[in-house]
Amino acid sequence: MESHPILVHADGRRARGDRSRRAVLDHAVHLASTHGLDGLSFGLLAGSAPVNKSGIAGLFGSKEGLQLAVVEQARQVFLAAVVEPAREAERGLPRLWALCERWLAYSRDRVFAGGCFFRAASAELDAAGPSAVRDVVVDAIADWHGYLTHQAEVAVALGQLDVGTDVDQLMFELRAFLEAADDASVLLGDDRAYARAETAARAALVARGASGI
Amino acid sequence: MESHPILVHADGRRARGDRSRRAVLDHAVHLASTHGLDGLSFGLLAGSAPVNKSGIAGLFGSKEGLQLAVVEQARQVFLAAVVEPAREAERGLPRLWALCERWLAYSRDRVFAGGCFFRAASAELDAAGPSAVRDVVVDAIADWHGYLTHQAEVAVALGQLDVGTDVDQLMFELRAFLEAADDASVLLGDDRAYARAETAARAALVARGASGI
DNA sequence: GTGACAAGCGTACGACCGTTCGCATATTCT
DNA sequence: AGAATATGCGAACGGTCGTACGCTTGTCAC
Repeated sequence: MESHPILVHADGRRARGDRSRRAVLDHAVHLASTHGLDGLSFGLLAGSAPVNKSGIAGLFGSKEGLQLAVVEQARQVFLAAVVEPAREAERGLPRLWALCERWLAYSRDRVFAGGCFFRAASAELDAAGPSAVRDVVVDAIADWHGYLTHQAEVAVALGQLDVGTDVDQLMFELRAFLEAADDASVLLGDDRAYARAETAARAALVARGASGI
Repeated sequence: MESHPILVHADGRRARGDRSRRAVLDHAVHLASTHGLDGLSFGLLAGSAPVNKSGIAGLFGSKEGLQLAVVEQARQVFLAAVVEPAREAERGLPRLWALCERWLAYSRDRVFAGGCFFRAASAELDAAGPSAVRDVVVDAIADWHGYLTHQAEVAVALGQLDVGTDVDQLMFELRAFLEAADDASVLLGDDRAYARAETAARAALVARGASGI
């Protein structure tokens, strides 16, 4: 349908604004993954963007608006890099395992320049006071945890994991391995951690009766 | 005899400087664990300190000097809270287990207001460029890892863990559990994570032949 | 007693921050 | 055509930052 000129007119004013928004966000997401969400600044962003400092400020309204947009963009990137590809695997254990492998690849391949975006963001916001930015980050993490847990519960229901498996305990362990690998790689440059995480995650699943992974 | 002070002059000029240094550092360490090492500022510190902004700047020379002093202070606090008490347990497996329990208590009791100081510091410095502050943080973490690994190797040598145990893999898993508990508690307020971490750590050790923990 | 010295205060500087205007320009809608 | 609207620029604002300098005050060595 051509009834939405906002998206259709290639050189339209609003469309240009959307393109600028997207261009700035692409830079901002990587910058935030290395320098932190608070380390973002209009001036810094304007250095490697097709628009001016005040232009960026106008596009996002305020710094908080920029941060919220960055988090939302990061969530989309994460979904596209981890969750969406894993949907090719069947529900339950195969998809759970695919999610783990995809997550490790997402960290190892530096989909975000500074490792997992949400690890950096949460470490920055964890002890800070309440804020809208913190809320949206926590929501994104809760969504991810929820999806992972759901696949584990399906795996139990399908008999791919032992009945009576403590799913929350399993999830704690799996997430611990993934995040520890990200940590070791980003901070210490130790890429062997990815193999260790995969080994540990496989063992944690096998100990609950998993097979074929 | 007042005219012949024994250790330090109670109102001496140098002693007063040392006391100010220590008072500022106490505040700074907690502030850094919540607002990050880069979030420290002379002005903010001067707000809750017995000295002026420029007074603090003079005491530490520069912001980098302040950060280095804060990291060193944090290392001392960590040693006193985790490593030193664990030396009461015997070398090998008992001490390794004591280190894990002490670390969890160190996080749960908020020895630093924002959870583990070095977790916050490393997340902040991980993707940043090389710096003296980063080096000293990495060194402190490497020391901790080394001590933990050493106790595990002793445990293997004493037959408390299976011969042929992959110590590096075991260390990766134990550290992952500890740090994941810190994360969950600080960011999500989920204190059940400490019990999960203890359960997981015990299982990881038992799987390598440990007993009596 | 006298001079070297350190602690800490006050002030000031330049840099960067987030935010807010006014303005020119180009589009979309009526 | 004309009004309304949006982009993006340029300049300026108040504020905070790190740092530097001069100063007073008290301590210490000689």
